[in-house]
Amino acid sequence: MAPRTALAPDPHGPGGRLQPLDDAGTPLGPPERVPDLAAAVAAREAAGSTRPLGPRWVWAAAESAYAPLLPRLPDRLARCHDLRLVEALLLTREGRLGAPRSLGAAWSRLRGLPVPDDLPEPGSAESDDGQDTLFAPDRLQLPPGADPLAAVVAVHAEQQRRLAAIADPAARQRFRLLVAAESAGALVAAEMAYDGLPWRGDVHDRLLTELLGPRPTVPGTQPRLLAELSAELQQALGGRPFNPDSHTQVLRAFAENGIQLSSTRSWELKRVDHPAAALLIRYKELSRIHAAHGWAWQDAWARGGRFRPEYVVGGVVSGRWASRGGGALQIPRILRRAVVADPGWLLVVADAAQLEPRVLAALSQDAGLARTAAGGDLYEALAASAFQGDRDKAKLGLLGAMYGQTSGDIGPLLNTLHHRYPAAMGYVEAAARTGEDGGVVASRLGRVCPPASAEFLDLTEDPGTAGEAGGRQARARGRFTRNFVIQASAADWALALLAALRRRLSALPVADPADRPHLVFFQHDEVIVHTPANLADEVAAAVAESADEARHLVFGDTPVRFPLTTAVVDCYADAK
DNA sequence: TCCTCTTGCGCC
DNA sequence: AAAGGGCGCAAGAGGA
Repeated sequence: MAPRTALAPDPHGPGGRLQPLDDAGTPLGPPERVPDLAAAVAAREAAGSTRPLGPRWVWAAAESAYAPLLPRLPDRLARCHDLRLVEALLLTREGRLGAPRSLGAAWSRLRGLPVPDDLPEPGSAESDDGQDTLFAPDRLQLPPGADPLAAVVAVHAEQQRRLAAIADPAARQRFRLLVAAESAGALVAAEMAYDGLPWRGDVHDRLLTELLGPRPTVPGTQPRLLAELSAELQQALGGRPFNPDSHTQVLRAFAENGIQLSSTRSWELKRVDHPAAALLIRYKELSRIHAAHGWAWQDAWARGGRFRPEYVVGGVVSGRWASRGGGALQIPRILRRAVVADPGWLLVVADAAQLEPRVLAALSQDAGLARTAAGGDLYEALAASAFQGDRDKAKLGLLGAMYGQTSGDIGPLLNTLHHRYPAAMGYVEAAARTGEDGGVVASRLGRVCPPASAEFLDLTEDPGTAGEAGGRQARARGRFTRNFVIQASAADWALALLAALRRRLSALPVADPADRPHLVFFQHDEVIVHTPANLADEVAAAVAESADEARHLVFGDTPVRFPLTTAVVDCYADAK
């Protein structure tokens, strides 16, 4: 069987075309038209059961090629090569961040034709009724008359050529791993959007009613408790009406009571000795829940027992995912109460403990820091070895070093770290210097950070006129690159974990694919698997094995461990 | 009225 | 003295 198969759905209808490829992307046979693409794909995936896996499916983008197939496939596909995501990785590596990465754009570049811009992403407002927009073939941006399958084949071959051209064999191997992991992410994202996160609307509603009062029957009016709090707040500030949602009006109201605030941020309000401050803090907390995750949010995103956000793989330059609509990666902790497994099912919630400092230890190969990262609580170990047991100081210092913090009383902590962990501190300092000088840095697997902006380079080339602003900008870029190497390498690891876990879950023996444990949530360093209760222990083991596999894949032979905190629960809120 | 920017806060 | 990285979202402010 061919190791790869190019796939292009017909613009309309259930059919499509397939073409077998070798690993370099050379066709092994003619294109084949199939009347039922899902059935044909499923048959070829199953035929691969004599081998470890089916073919690696090559397609323009999972959104257009995989998402529409999901409802019609008996089971999930094992592997893919997502041309749009890989194009983005390659372009950034080639110093062309932001260049259009659609199939049409890549194909046009290849042909020396004018390159079309990528279409703007569909707005969140339309995305619940916008299936036609979302899956429309013209999102591929192919010129009229171009053959989509031929374009997939040609762009894939070109990408494989660019991958093979990476000179250093180790770097090439790591980047290929990144390509595979990013593509696996595309599979996971499409599947999670399809399956949704279990969400109990009734629990959510009860929670909102407790916090805010009953759902207003007249749309646009404030819930009772929020309105009362607002009135109380105005009373506390002299009784003159103002809008507590208006930062300007709030500042004025406080000023009229002799309290000068530079902002209405909650940390500033906490220091204000006036009854109105506490009221405002409470009002803002509740008002935020109402506005961001209230009934309107539930109507838009969490109907029918599932929260269905849209995940954007590689949406952050560091390789972290972003989300579009519904704020999938910002679910407030208090709402985790509404995430409840289906009857007979459980949630396996696992998050990587202190991922970023461990990544720093592995990246820098700092022997001392690696020792502190070889066991359970890294900050505890760090505190014991360098901070007289003060865990808070250890944590503050290490985070400050990774973020480039200079303010506060952090100086002595940084000095201690420099003295005790010179390799680790040297690593982040070197990344910061590279950024300040206008250079680029890369993650462990080779995801490259964006180049410095043109204005920045102008400033650095002429330090005489750069002055204060230039120095400020250079330091900001230094903090960015300092953090990038860690955040992006952590994202490498998390993506490898996701790919490994997905493969392990699909290998679990189940009678019916509908009973297969599946990923329902992924947030930077945390995963949730929804699983039949009887498989929960196996899933928990699979997560742990995947974490270790990710460590090996990304960092090779390192003493650093990446332990997971895993909980098997009925409700997300009960995890840790 | 529409659009962009700012503010503030949720998550990692 | 101070300037801790990355996001998405909603509401208000203010200009076109």
